[in-house]
Amino acid sequence: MHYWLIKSEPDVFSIQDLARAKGRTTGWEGVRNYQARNFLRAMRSGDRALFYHSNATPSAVAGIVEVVREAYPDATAWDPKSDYHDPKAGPDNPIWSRVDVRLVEIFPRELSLDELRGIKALAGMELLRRGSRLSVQPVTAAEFRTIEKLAHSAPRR
DNA sequence: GCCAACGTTGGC
DNA sequence: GCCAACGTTGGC
Repeated sequence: MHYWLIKSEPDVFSIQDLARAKGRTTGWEGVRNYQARNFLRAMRSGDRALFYHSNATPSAVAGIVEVVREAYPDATAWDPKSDYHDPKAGPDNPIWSRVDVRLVEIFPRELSLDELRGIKALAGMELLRRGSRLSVQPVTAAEFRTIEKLAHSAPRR
């Protein structure tokens, strides 16, 4: 079992949108970065991912999802009407992949970037690196557990 | 293969 | 809205 973090702008697709989706499941489409795509392809069914709200107020980890379908072609890439259209992609040359994820839980409280930066055990997280833009990234089991525990405990003061 | 120009991400 | 950081493109 591996752990991941996936980013979404809540204005585009939030964890609340996922809670309302059919089967609380969605195709994680629109990833257009090779490194992020390769991480998508490395995901296995049952893997868990932190759901991160980027470009939010505040940006924060909002909950947990589970991979329920491993990588398959992202058909939005060859849909000219899609925001994620890539003219180089086609059914015979998909280029981009998506996975399906199902909501596991929305945290009782969000963990803002600011709060996460204050946690020693998370000092090495990719998310907290200056200039980090990767929209799909691996997370260690220890980091994942630290965040899960933090989300279920009272805020520090 | 180098690298400048350009586009995008995402915190603030 | 600003802008730093980063990825991609394309001329050479």
